[in-house]
Amino acid sequence: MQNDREPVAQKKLSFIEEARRGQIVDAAAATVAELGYAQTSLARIADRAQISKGVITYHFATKDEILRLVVTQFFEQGWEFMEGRILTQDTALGQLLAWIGAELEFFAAHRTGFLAMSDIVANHRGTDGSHAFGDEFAEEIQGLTDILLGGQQDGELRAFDARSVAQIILRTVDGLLMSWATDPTCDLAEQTPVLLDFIVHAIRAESS
Amino acid sequence: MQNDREPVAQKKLSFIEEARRGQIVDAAAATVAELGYAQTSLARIADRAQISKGVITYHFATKDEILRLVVTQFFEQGWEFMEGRILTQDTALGQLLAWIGAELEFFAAHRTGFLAMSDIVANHRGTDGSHAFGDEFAEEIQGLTDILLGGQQDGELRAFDARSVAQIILRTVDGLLMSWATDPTCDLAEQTPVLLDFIVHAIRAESS
Amino acid sequence: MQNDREPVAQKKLSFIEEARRGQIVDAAAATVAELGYAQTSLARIADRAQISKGVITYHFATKDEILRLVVTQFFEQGWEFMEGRILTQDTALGQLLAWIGAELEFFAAHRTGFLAMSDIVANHRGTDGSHAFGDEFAEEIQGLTDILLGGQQDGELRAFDARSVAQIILRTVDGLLMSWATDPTCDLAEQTPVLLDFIVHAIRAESS
Amino acid sequence: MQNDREPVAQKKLSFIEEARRGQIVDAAAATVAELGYAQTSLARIADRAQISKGVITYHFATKDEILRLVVTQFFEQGWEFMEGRILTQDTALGQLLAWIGAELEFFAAHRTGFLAMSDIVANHRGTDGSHAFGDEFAEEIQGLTDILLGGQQDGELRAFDARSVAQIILRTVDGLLMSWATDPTCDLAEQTPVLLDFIVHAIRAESS
DNA sequence: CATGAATGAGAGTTCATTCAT
DNA sequence: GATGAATGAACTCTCATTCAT
Repeated sequence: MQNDREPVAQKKLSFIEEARRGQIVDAAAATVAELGYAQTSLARIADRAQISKGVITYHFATKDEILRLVVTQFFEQGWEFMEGRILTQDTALGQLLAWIGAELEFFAAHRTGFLAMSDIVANHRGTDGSHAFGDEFAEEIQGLTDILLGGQQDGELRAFDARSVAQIILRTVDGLLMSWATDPTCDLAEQTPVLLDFIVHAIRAESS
Repeated sequence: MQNDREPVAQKKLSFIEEARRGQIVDAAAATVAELGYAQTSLARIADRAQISKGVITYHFATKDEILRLVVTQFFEQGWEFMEGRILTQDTALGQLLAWIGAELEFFAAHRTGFLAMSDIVANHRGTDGSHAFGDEFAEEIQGLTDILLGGQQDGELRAFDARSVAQIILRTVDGLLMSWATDPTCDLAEQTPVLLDFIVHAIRAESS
Repeated sequence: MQNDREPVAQKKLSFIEEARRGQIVDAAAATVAELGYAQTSLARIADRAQISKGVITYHFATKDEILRLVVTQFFEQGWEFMEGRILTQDTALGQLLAWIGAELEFFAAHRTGFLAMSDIVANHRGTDGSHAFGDEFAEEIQGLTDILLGGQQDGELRAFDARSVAQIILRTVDGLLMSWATDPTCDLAEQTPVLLDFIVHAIRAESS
Repeated sequence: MQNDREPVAQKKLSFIEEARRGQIVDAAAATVAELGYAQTSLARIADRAQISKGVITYHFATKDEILRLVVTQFFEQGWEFMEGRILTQDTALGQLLAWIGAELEFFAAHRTGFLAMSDIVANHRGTDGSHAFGDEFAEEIQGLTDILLGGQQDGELRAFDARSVAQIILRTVDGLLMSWATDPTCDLAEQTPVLLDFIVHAIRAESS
């Protein structure tokens, strides 16, 4: 009856178009994860997707567009998952641990995406040579900093430079994930509580 | 007539040969640091060293050999510097802080080398696609683990999985250096005590 | 049921078919005029016509067919316009000036078509590499030659090789149009009398 | 004795380097002349020169550089030849006829170069879509304009807009060469005096 | 009628490596 | 020791054309 009932598609991409784009983005992520950024060519992506090279350039204007999508889609999915977890907590420490736990859980469940995202963020550059994803983590750092500041005001956390500590914490999480993704002997389930314990001791108020 | 019959040193490389190799390795490091691993070609290394591309392939069999030297030479120099500092300390905490302090100091003094080393370690792969420098940090982790274990036996440090914590600590140091090397607004002198304070709170025995 | 049994006109193309073909040919002409022959692709023609690339290949078998139509349609329209003007004159000099005047007037009123036609004629080639429009001007040259020969017989024009001079005159007209179409500082209204004066002095009988 | 006797080479290109560059530029000119600008690829140039495609990109940075050299070298050689001829004449009409005669003679002796130069000038564009050789003829027009102005002051030539007529004359010459180069039935030796006669009648003072 | 999808050839260019001098 | 020269593979991207729907 209502002809405008479903305004879903924001850019009028057909179903098959979306499917192909998804397939190509996935193949790109898998290629980067396995072979590395520098070895990821359109030809290898096409090989992995078992399509011709021309299909890729038909659906995407440039290689850059594909790699950006690998990163941004992964970030969006990850943050959507994490946000829900974090908001269930009331205390700063609770939110922090929920944050880290959710991040570890999500990335652990998407090893390929994590490896690809990390590699692209670290290596992708614009034509001028500048890093293409310089500010991608800025938002994350700010969010964590706010949580830490709240915990300090509540007396839950001891005194420290919140922004710097937020960066340190994010690095430890990222580093652990990298070890796990790279080193097959690394047991994430075993390492996670060690990391959480490490962080809790580092930041909570001494009297508690 | 006679002087080229004499046995040439124990190393088979002449002085000029060594000088050239050093010049090329330095130029390679500078190129990787500035332009990134994927943009580092022999042509660009030659440009920076102001030599012809042929000189490079005369002194090195492959590009791989050059990049490996950038990494291993930097590691050797760095460890030599750090080892001296660490051995002056008696306590575990003292050795740990000396370790981190020395690492930060050395890398801060060799920004180009650090950036190049990091980029190559993260990106360089064998022809089979596997990481070329997978075990480069294993030795470091073991050394730090030993220090932590000692500290726990002495009661100086609280109970935790030493190996995992060693890895975490090394990651925070590496992450801080990366931030400093990449982000011009990052003040290393300001961040260092924050990091040390963070680590100390995380690991020392509670009663102390 | 019945109306599609009737024989469809003498031309096998429906109204909508013709409209589409005209739209595409116009878009092709505009594209060639603006971007040049070598930069004219089916994709860019489709862009300009705001249709999908598939529409073009549905209505035309090949790109060649479109470009040929740009040229031949423009020639036909131009000659139709010029012929009427020329036939109103009685003297050779009158017909010549009417010819040139009409050509300048028509092409000046169809700058895009002129540019496209010129570019395609100059560049379009068959698969063997030979010019596709070699003989397109032959008819024109013959017509002008006949006029000049008439003028010589009437004593209106001096002695010269009529065919060669016809070619020379046509080249000057074409050249002037090219200057005007290419160079925004070229004022056609100002240049036209200069050219006509030049030609008249070059060919009329000396005693006149 | 004098070590700086021959300051010939302005850009220290070796003999073999110059030879290769010349060979490639010649092959490029021949390819453009035969197949046309749009069909001229590095692969076809390499084919004609019987070298690998890589040789071309070793000696030239871009295709653009090669095509520019085809044009500028041809212009330089041509003007060098023509200048000598023109300067032997004293009168304006003499210089004009020497100019045209020399131009026809030189280009007639270098048919391939002429075709290539014309095609490249007409078609080559910068990345912004603008013609790459817009001002290449400006110098020529100015030189001829000066000669015509001199002739008018001496009373040798009648009154007309010198600059416009200079353009017209150059167009007739270029047009004749194009006809000759394109049409195998065109006899340049036969057409040249017709053109010169045409021009002389068009511009000389009536009383003469 | 119309089009989105796909394709393979070919474009210019960069590259690590080999080789003769 | 050193280097200019050459090579062929691989790169991203554009293209005219074909085809199923």
